[in-house]
Amino acid sequence: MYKIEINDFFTSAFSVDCVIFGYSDGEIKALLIQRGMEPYTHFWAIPGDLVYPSEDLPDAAQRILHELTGLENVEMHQSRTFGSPNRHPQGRVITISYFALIRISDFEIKASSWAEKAMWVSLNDIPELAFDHNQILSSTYGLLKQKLSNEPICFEMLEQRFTLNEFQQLYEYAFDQTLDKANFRKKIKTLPLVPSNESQKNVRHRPAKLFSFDYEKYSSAVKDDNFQFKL
Amino acid sequence: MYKIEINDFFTSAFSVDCVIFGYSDGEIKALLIQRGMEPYTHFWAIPGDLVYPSEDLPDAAQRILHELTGLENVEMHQSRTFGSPNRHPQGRVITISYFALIRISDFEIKASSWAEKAMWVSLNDIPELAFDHNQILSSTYGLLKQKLSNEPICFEMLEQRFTLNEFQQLYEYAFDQTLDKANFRKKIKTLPLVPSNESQKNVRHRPAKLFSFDYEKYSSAVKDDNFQFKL
DNA sequence: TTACTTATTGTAAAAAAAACAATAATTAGT
DNA sequence: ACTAATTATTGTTTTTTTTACAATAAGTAA
Repeated sequence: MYKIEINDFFTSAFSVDCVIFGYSDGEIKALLIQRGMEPYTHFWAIPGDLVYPSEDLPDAAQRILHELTGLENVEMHQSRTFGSPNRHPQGRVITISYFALIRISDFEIKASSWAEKAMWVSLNDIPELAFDHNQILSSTYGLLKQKLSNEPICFEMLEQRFTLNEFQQLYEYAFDQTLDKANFRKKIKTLPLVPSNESQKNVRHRPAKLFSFDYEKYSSAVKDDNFQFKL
Repeated sequence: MYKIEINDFFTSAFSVDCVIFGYSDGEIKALLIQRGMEPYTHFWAIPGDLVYPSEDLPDAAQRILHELTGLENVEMHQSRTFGSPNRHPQGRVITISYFALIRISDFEIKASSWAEKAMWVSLNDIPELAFDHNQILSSTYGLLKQKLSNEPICFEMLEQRFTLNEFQQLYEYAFDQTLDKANFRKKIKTLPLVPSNESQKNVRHRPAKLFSFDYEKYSSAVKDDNFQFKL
């Protein structure tokens, strides 16, 4: 009978996978890369890589996302951890998935390091991905939808200034239902949306006013007035 | 300049920590063990240990919980992952926390392996714990509270048959607010609670009827009727 | 049988959500 | 400058849900 020693445990690795969501053309999209490296060469995948042995997880997520896609200063939140013993062909690798929402137009993505390409892909068009990344993506999208109801994170993916219809359409897309425009507007009356003096351009009808979300006012409403976001 | 090799990554370990919640005497409690082993000898801690290199995470959670506390067949759900580089003095150890709710009276706890003691501790009386376990516990309690609102998990910690007041008191405890008894009862009218023909015993007032939660009816209501638990 | 305590049900007021309708504003084209 | 078209925006009524509070019924112990 073989007795396991303490050092036998220290033979594993872990990775982070960064699920980056964005919104454009009425669709929620995820940022994917094409792998230029074994295993799963040329497969599309969520940007992710191994974590250095002395690196903190959020730092690793930042670094890896930057190396593969050029994205910098993206604040990510932890999603779930996937640790099936055979999920990685090269050894025991547990992966911690992180996610973030960004404004697609605010960033320029640029595949680098071992990423051959980097691309926004609509959640409707996700191909077969490397490893268990399809599972990671759909699980994280579930988490995103849950957060959309309880936190004002949609404004991280909407343009900095947006029309109320764009705001509404994002929710209609995520929850796959149409909402009454008048009632939606009543519901969001309590949110700290500040109107700008600009409007939509290049539309052949009455242009909608552009709004932006006041994060400061939101934070103090949460703290002072116990305000709770709910949609 | 040192170039990192693939094998340099495979030098880490991971553990699972099992946060077990229970409810008795009107309080939510967590199952803790006293460590009989380096590091943090004699500190109280969440039951947890290193995962074997080829073991799946949920299996590891089951095994470790059983080894340390004697608890068997407890279905656990993933909570968060904690991976600060220096959280473990003996090397890089990431821990994935799992949690479960159980009926305290259904199980006999029995410290074994390197656990010196095992004990239910009210969340109000948690001492300083080993590692970052205080953080793990409070973060997981946050997750529990969130789930209490959206899933019928409270019945996993209530007695198999319970009074409606006990049910209500659990929520009052968790959310630290008193609820109107009449309105609470109206709210839960839609839940598949089945009355038993027994009542409370040994009370010197009108005894309350005992109910139990019908999981089957709940599942089919979710599937067929799109029912959603909400409290 | 009585006193006591709690379970249980009911009703009315208030608030929130849903449904629907009407008006105002702007642009593009004639 | 006018018209047609389209959408933004606001308003009103109805329905549903939530909240607050009150009344009654039921069981235990003495």
